[in-house]
Amino acid sequence: MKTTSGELSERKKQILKTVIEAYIETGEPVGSKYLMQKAQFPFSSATIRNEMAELEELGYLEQPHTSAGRIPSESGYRFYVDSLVEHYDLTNREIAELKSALRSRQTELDNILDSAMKLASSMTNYPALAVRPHAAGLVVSRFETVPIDTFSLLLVMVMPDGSAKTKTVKSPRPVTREACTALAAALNTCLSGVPAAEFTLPLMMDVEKYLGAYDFLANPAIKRVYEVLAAGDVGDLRVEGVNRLLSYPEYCDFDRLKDMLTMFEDKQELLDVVASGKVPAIGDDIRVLIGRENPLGTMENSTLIFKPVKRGGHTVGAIGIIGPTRMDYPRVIAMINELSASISELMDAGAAHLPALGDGTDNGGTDNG
Amino acid sequence: MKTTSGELSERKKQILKTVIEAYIETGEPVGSKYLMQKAQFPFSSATIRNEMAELEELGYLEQPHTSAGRIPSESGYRFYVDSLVEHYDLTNREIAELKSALRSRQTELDNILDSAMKLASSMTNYPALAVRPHAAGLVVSRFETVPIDTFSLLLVMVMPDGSAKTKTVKSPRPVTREACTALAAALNTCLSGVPAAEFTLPLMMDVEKYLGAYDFLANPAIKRVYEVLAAGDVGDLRVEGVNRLLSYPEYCDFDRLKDMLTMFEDKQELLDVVASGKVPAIGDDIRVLIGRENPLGTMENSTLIFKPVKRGGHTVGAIGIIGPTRMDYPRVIAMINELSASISELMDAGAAHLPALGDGTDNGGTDNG
DNA sequence: TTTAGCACTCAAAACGCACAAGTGCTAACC
DNA sequence: GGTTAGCACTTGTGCGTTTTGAGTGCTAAA
Repeated sequence: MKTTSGELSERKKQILKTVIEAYIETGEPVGSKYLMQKAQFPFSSATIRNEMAELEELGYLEQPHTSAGRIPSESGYRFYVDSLVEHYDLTNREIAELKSALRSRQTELDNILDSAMKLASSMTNYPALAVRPHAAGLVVSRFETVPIDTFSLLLVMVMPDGSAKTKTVKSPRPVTREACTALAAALNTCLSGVPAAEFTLPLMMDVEKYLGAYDFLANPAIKRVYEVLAAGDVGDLRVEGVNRLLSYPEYCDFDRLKDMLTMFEDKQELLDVVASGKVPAIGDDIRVLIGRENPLGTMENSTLIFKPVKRGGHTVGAIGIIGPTRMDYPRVIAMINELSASISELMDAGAAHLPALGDGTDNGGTDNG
Repeated sequence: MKTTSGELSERKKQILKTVIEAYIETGEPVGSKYLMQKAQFPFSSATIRNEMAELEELGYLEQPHTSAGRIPSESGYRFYVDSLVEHYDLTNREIAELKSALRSRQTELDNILDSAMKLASSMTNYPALAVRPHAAGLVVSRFETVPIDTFSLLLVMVMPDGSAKTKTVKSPRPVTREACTALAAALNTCLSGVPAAEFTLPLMMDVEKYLGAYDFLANPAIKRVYEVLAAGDVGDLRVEGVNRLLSYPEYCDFDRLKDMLTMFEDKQELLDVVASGKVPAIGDDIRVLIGRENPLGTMENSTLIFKPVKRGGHTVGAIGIIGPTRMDYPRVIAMINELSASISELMDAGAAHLPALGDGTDNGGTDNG
């Protein structure tokens, strides 16, 4: 934070920081006069002009056209985020608001992520996203069955993290309680701990053999299990607050807006970026992708900030913010940080810590596939 | 379809229809000359002008400004949709595409609706929406419990329609298999068939009493049940293809676009409109809301077309299309109709009818809350 | 090294103007 | 009566010109 990083004089840093923050605030190119007057620099505009010309040569600033002020380049933002940005402290009110909004009746990961996303969007006024990647190699640690009616039963799959997923299995023949029990036993014996990739024909036959007289259940049941495990590769991404983009002049251009909306529609691409794990983190596990640092071409002039959400040390999702490159970095970073932490805390600690919820109603399990 | 409805002469109807269809196609106000030349009307432009002036007086057409052609008014579209629109037959290729896209590995209502929505959006090039209303008065018809670990169990709630929802219940004390069984019995005795509104204190006490030594499970379990039933009021709505709005010049206005995006964000409002059941249907259960017929103010210049999706005679959701008032009504209506029918068919018939899926893997159950 | 001054550049706004499309109306026509 | 031709009128659109103003780079002086 305080290195002499890259031989930039203290004054240049000051000017760069001020230009960036002014531009973030106003969205207008900032000129030498502005810096002198509004930012109270104890130099003449000419001196500042000289400094800015040098900052431009270094690649930190650019000029939209000859007779305009300077705006930060992507490297400028990068330098700012890495070395110049100051820690932003959320106010107590903000933290309180945030926590109380999250706590209200939220018990499932899906719901928490969803509220967190909405909260993030409304508190920053940028679109927010919530990601639930499903790691490949998902396995079921235990199977249970529940009879539903003559021709169907509910297959309960308990995952290693204690969450559960369910699917209805329809049987071609009437299912008895014994059949149900047998199915559970068979699946537990043959398929627990087995990832989707290892579902081979011999395995199926094992299950059928194990089921004996109830082998007619094998095929439908296994297919359902496979669905759950294979669906894991897809993951889920939701976006909230796209309309907020329109508050920013940089998106008041139909091409750019279309690019953005299209990107939001194609969730898979975004998901890949967030879930790939290839983005280097700055402090606190926060990831910042500025402009074309983002592999998605459409992100020029936009920044994506996100942070993984952990549960018991294991990544279970992520929340993030998308906005113009001139985004309020300190605040957004602080917000995402706090949200992610609150979510983890909420899930790890369980409802026991939340007096309003009473005892023991916590749940980390997610029931939807 | 063939009445003299409202004393409109056959020629006026013809002109109105042609104006509307031309406007739908081009998006430009249509003038008398255009009708004479392109639409081959056997009258002079002056005659057509006279007719159009009268149609304007009747409220079916309007003029953006004095020296422009005519565009249809909302009543114009309404009249068109009610009396003038011709049945559109999807091509066999379209139907085939549609069915095959829906069938592929789709077994859950959520997934089917989702695919249908995406399909609808891409085939019509308008944004599409999928709705899953949850009727108030939801009840659980049967409870089952599955132990998960020492301090938690999975509560399975089988709904009257055969679907199931699950929640994890955390217990303050260790739960045995007997405790689980007792809980299921207690809930089945006291809470099956009881809607959320009737969850009163005496009822809770009944459950506790019934549970005897296991009464510590009552509170956490009941809360989870309540969550499921009460969440029912909210429902779920998803939108796909918003970016397609940008293909239409009527949305190339930031205010309008912002209105639209904002409306899409506030899903509750939209949900109310679609789920209220107050929209009168035209043939085939299709609902059409033109412009300000829609209670949401933001829908000026936009039309919402949707159709409930039924399962065994019972409405379980809806799919729809939103677009400019000048939308390709015949095609959209045909598409929504076919989609809705295909979904119902798929769900009612079950996977048995789908050779590709093999036997008995169908499920209408939905496992997410 | 800093500053004042000045000429220069360039985007955006303001203006004026011609053009084209389409109308309403009147008068003639069948 | 219904239909048509002709003409004056209205009005949005496109286009080139001008004006304005912010901001720069450079030079010369402090």
